[in-house]
Formats: sequence, C-alpha cells, structure tokens
Amino acid sequence: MSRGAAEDGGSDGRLSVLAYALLGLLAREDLSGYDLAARMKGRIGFFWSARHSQIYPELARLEAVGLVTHTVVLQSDRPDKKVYAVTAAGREALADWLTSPFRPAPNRDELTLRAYSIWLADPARAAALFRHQERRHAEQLAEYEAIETQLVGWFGDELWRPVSPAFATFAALRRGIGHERAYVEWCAWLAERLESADGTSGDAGAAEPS
Amino acid sequence: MSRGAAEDGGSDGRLSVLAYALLGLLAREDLSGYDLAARMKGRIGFFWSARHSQIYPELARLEAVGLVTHTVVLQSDRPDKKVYAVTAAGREALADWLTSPFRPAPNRDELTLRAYSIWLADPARAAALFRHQERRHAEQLAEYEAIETQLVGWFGDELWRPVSPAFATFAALRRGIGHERAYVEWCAWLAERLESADGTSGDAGAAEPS
DNA sequence: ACCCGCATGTAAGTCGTTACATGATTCT
DNA sequence: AGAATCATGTAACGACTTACATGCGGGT
Repeated sequence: MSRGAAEDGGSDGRLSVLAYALLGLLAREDLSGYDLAARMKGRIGFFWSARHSQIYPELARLEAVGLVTHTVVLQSDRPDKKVYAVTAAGREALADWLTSPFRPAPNRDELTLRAYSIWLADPARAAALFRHQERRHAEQLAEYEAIETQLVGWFGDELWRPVSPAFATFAALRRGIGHERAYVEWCAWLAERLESADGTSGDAGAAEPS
Repeated sequence: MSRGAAEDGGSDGRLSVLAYALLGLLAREDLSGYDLAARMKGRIGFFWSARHSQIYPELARLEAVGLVTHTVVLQSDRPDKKVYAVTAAGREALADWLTSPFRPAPNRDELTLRAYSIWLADPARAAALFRHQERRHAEQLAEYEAIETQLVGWFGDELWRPVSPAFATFAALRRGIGHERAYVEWCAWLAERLESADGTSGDAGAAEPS
C-alpha cells in the first residue's frame, strides 16, 4: 500500500511546488478554487501565493492525474462551486514530497538589491525608504504575533504535537515571525546609519528641490 | 541635466529588476557579461541571481536604450570579450530607481511550505530534513560573518560612510547575516520539537528501513 | 585525447502576473 | 443604479531555467 499509490496517478511528470501547496491546503479541509485563492493571499500568503488564474488550471491537472477529486456544490444564494478533496494518492504524494531531497531556490530580495546600490542615492530619501519598510514589516510582525497568541489560546498542548495540523501552522508562523523580526532590525539599523550620515555630511541633500 | 538623461534612453518601457541589478554591478566596475554572471552566483547571489542566458540579452537591451556601452577587449591567451560600462543616463536611471516607490514581490519559501504540511510526515525524517537545512544555513552564516570580518579589516571608517560602495556592500551583507541567523534558529527550533516528539510517541520511526 | 575555464550567444519550455471575459447575488 | 463578493475560467506576456550551440587555450 505504501508504494503503489504514489505511482498510480503521477504517470511521470513531476508536480510543481504550487501543486503541493494546493494539496497541503486540501489535506486540511475541502475547498473550492476560490477558497484556495483566498488562502493563498491570506494566511499562507507569506510563504506561498498564487492567483486564481494559476490555481484553476493546476487543480484540473491534479484531478487528471488522480490526486484530487471534485464535487459540484449547488448554491441558491450564490454561484455553484466545485469543492475539491485530496485522494489517498494525493495525500501520499504530498507526504513523500515533504521529506524529499530539497534544492533551495535562489533568493531574490529587491530591497537588499537596492541597498547594494544605496551609495548612489540621496541618504535622506534612502533613509525614508527604509523607515517606511521598517514600519511595514513591524506591522506584519505585530500581526503574526497576535495570531500566535490566538493559536496558543485556542489549541493548547496540541500545538506541541507534531502530528497535529495546528503544530504545522504554528511552525510556519514561527518562521514568519523570525523573518519579520530580522527584517525590521535590518531596516532600522540601515535607516539609522543613513540618517546620522545625512546630518554629518553637511550640505542640503535632504532639502526639498522646490 | 538632471531630468533630460533619464528620458533619453528609456523611450517608455520600464526596466526589469535584473536590469537594475546589472546597472548596480556596473556602477562599481566595468565588467563583461561573463563577469556579471560570475558575480550573480557569487557575492550578490544571495539576494539576486541570473544565468548568462538571461544576462546577455538584457545587456543588449540596456545598450539599445543607451544605459550602458561596451568596448571589445582583445585577448591573446583567451577569447575576446565585451566589457560593459554604465553611461550617465544609466547611473541616473539606477539612482532614480533606488528610492522609487517599492512594491514588495510575494515571498515564496518552499521549506516553510513543507513545514506547513509537516504534520503528515514521519517526525524522524522531518527532523533530519530540518537538521540538514540548519547545517546548510549555519555554514552560509559563518561564511558571511567571515566576509564581514574581512570587510571591517580592509575598509575601516569607509564602511560607515553611506556614499561609499563599501557601505552598501556591508549593508547588503548585514541583511544576509540577519536572514541566515533567523533561519538557523528556526530550523533548530523545529528540528528539536520534531526530535523530542519522535521519542515520546513511542515506535521506531527513526530506524533505517532495511 | 579529454576536460576545464573563458567567452558569447540562441531556443524551448515552465512559472507567474496582468488582463480579458462572464455572470449571479447582495449591499448601499 | 452601481459597487462588492462569490465563482470560474482563458489569453497574452514577461521572467527565469534548462538545454543547445560554438570555439579557443591551457592543464593532466
């Protein structure tokens, strides 16, 4: 049983990471394409996202290889919808992928790229940019920490049991918190450096042009 | 002069982020396409990268709109090369971009995505995965910290002058250090949780299959 | 003889975003 | 009447990866 199902649907073409993102959501609850799109710009949006235009075709592909199925749910007050559920083969494909050899994709961070050329910019303007980003990330951090508090309240001990979905949610959230915390610190450090230099350097780089 | 040059080459099509990455490197020193590709998988690789197949056409585009120029350097022992230099218009386009309104691209982190479904995996295998990643990131962190030490040695006070390229290098590097540090901590935390649960849960999930 | 580093390009294909397209129902 | 939410798709384009293609010179 543990080796048959993985081969059943897959034929041979490997799945995209998006496919696993969808399977991961569907392993927790049955959802429509619309719901999946909503999840992708909400909760899990900070580590994976996709638009509905990418999700609908991907769901069709997953169904074609037998990793998900759908049932049409008729609604009177709203448009009907297709609710997708993961199959046994889908669950297994997901579980296999989770611990499979991992090749990290190259990082791309536009703000760091800007920092790399920041010596060409006006220090005052640059400082404003990084202060702004500092605020953005501080807000995001606060939001995550609020969710963390809620999580600890709702689920108690369950949060520490690795077989629980709540644990996995918590784990991902901790990554988000660590990420934002580091980002805020960096922005603040850089902005501070830029601001202090703006004064010492003398001339009116900070003044409005008009 | 401060407003003519920006419009000269650009016609109207916006530049890709890659274009600014290349301009940022060329603003520091003249380089061939080959050299640029090398930079992109070395030093600056941790916040931006590109293959030569993407770089060569992009350089042609930049030259077409007058932001860079090239001179052919004949070599006897090696193939001739085209060495690119940024123009005044190029420098200005870069400087303008640096502090322009910034729309952060969506984050995608496959390891966090895996963590989100980790409740479906065997805890022992999952722990191994995150321990492995912890090591990888710890090595990366050590490397960055070594570079930081060198940087502080070579350039002294220059590192604290925002108009110096060394400062910008330092700033980007600090981001890398913060990032890796947070990542290592997260991997270690998660691995620990997975390992402790593996023992309490009882059976031999950690044993070799053969 | 063969591989590696230098050096420059093109082509095919995947992944992702933006925009196009439609249509029902509910709220203001 | 107009906007917002729910709901599902397709099309065009841009960004990026992998593979194809070529050729010289130096080291083993």
